[in-house]
Amino acid sequence: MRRLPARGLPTRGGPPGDGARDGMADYEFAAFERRWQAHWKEIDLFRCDDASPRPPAYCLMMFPYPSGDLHVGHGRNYLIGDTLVRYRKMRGQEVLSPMGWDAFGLPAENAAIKREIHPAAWTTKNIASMKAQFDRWGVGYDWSRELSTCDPSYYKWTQWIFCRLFDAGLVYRKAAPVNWCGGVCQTVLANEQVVDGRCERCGSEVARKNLTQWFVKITDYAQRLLDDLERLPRWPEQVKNIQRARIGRSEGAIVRFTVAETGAPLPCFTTRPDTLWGVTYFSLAPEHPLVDEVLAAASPEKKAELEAFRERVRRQSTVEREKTKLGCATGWHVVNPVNGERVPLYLANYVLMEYGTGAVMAVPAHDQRDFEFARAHGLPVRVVIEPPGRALDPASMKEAWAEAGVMARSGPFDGQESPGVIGAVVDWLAAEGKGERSIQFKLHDWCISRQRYWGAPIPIVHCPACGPVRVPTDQLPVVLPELSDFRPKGRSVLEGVEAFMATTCPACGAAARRDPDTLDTFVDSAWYYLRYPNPTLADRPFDRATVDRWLPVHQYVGGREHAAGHLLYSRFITKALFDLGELGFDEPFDALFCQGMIGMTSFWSPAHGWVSWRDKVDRPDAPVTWYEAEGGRVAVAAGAPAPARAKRLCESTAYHPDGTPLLPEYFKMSKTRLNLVSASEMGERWGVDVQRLYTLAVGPAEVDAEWVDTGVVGYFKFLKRLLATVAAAAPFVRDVPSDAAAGGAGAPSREARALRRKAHETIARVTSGLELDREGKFGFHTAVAAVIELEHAVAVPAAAPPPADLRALAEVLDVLVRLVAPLAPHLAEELWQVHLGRGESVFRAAWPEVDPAALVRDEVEIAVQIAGKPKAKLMVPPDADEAALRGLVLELPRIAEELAGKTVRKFIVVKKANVNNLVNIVAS
RNA sequence: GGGGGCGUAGCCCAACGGCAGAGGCAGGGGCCUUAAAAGCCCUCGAGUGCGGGUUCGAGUCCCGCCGCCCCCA
Repeated sequence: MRRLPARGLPTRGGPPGDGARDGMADYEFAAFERRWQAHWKEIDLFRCDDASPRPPAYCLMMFPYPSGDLHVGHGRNYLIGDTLVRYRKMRGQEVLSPMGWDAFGLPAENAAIKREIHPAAWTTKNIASMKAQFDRWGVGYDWSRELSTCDPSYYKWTQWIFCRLFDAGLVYRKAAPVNWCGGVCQTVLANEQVVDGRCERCGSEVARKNLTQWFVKITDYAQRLLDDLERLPRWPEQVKNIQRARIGRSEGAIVRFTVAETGAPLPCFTTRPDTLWGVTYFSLAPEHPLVDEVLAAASPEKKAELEAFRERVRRQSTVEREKTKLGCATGWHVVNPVNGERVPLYLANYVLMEYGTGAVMAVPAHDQRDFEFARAHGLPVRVVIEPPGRALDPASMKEAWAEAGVMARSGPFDGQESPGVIGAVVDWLAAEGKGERSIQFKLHDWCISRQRYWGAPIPIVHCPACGPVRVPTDQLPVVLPELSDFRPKGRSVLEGVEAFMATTCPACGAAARRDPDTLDTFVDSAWYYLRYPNPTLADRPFDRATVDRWLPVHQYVGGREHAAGHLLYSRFITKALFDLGELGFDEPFDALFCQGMIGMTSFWSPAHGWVSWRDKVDRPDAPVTWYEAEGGRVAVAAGAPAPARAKRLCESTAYHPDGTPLLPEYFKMSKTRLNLVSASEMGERWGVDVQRLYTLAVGPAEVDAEWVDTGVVGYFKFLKRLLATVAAAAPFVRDVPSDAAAGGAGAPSREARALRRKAHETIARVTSGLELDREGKFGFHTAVAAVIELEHAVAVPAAAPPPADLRALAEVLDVLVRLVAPLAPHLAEELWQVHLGRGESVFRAAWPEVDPAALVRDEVEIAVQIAGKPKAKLMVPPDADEAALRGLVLELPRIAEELAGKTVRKFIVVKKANVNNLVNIVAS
């Protein structure tokens, strides 16, 4: 194959000498990237026409929280989305590609408190800078549909949705605990703001405080949310599993235990009623209300012990609670209804009040956690499920037997097969009045009250006479009042705004108070995709006919971290609105793709802390080995002895400019670790097409990837070469019809046919990379490799080739540029319009189609194996039959030699796409 | 505690159960020296973490280990 000669390229109409420089066409990305971005804006390329007869394609990328600066890690979401948008346009679809802002939320309020900027001003500023960043990335949106959740014209309809749910009986109030920082913050904290039981900001101890809050009955939809996952084949299995786990359906029975000391009922949920006869103790969550009764009756010593235990558990995080197995005997007992036995009652840290009834029957023989707890506390183990073919000895058992077996010591059920018998046990419990069938979900109702300022006010008025009354639709939105001091002073921020709080009851007209809370921002984002198709509608949140035409979203792209939150709430809201007759579909997103995160190596040393990758220097001549030793992390020269009792971490050649070795560690990009690569520094240095290409090529899009700062250079070289190749070849083909059909006239050379075949193979590869495959994956990285490969195959002719070859070249260049277009749109547009001289945007050109005739080969190379080991290669006709192959293969000297004296037992011919690919011979 | 993923060349990664190599980085050689550190061409390079199994054939499927990573409460 050739390579472009460095100079002296022939160009049309000019002397080889001076024209050469024109032919080389410098890769001046800074100039043409801006130029094409302006052009796309000018021709309104991404404007979506509702009236278009083209088939609709709704491509949606999760809208961001406007936090300010974007780094290349954020880029993955938007660049993948934009690639798909441009591809679908070229496929002839009318693409809806909107963008907006999830603009309510804590960071804006925190900025307001810290820097005395109004949250709205802070948000507006960030939106402007992020929008500019999107423009610089060249990602295309229909900005006429832009929305912002903090805009009253949007949150009016968020409040409307609250009202619809309220009217439908899906909203209710109850007291629920919140994390309360009683220190300087004087406010409610989100779970993620609580670190080790302390306020992340001021370090004060966090208390639990009960507040009356609004809840949405998502649990009414638990079963449907679970069942309908089956109807989402184009969702990642992993995300569906996360949702299944979050919904947490379990089938079993509620069993009516009683407290021995008082006779009070103590119902308990279990999924294993077949093990009821093996219960040897009983556990309660330390928060269980019964514990107060126990305390009241306890001796002073016991009381002190129990209170100390409660306090200890209270300080534990949920993670710690589930990992450690702490318990404390209460001295009380519980009566097992199936056999009347009294078993001791314990408090156990791993029993959580939020799940089931906060009370757990314990069967050490058949539950591993109960087993470990029983061994630790010297409690009896009683086997009631015998494993097949052997007997368990409670005294010597090393672990619980949780598998199938035969019931024993279980009264009426002795000899029955478990788990098949569980249904019968439940029926028996019900008939005996000792329990009943029950299905429990881990999913809780959705608490939507937030005691914060920067959110949509909850449209409720509290009237002394009428109680909570929802605000009539014609009085929406309830506008968030202006405020100058955002510091929390006890409860909800809005409670201090008298002009906001004082109102009249919509029902009776009496003086009343507004609800001081704002809506969880997940409510804002649970319906935004319904607004984009009709963003300016003034009298309704959306028009049913319009959304029914555009939704479900054809392709949703976003991060996996939203699997359990946003995606579940959105599915719920869609179903609720469907039930209320507002929508004609009950799942919002037909296909979902979750891109992996981008991380980067961070550098650290004991002396400097985190050091930016920009400041590190590499010294391959002086490698060090890092150890985790008792005194901390240390580096020693490679080969030198390791410190005592140290764990080897890694080897490294990274140094601080002052000569200190640096420890490399991979993390997702974050400010504190100084491992960010800002999108703008990337764009300025390499151009955004390079960033786009690298982001797409860095690895499978659904897998986390590492950003290697030296890795981009290869894609820069490729784009530069592509420009040079197309610019040099274009003059030959400018006026040549690129019509594939015309390629039949005349006889293209062997090389031209091979090139054409390569081009059509590449069409197939790139196309399949830009479509979701059976496993729900895209192949952007292999698509990039394929176009690089095609560029390698294009030889720039030294002189005008014969017409048939010229037509082939014209077609291949045309195909190459179209295939590159969704991946590196700016350069592709430059090549298409300037170098190939096309009059209109490449994104208004059609995606190339594979010509099956171009793929045909005269002969193919097959591999010849003996017993699966490759032995020889052979050129054969692509469709040769087995008899013909057998003749050819067995004549090969190498094969004849190997098979000498042996009998061929099997002759296996493997075809790939109906073309001979390999033969495997088994002989003995 | 539960769930998920990944181990292929010095590195990032390809490979419908069918010849381990598409692409990029780095290394080596050469060209160019009005692209020296973002130029061009060529090239070297692993038998797929370990141990079993299924198969005519296993990087791929199954079982058991080892190592790394992520997510959830």
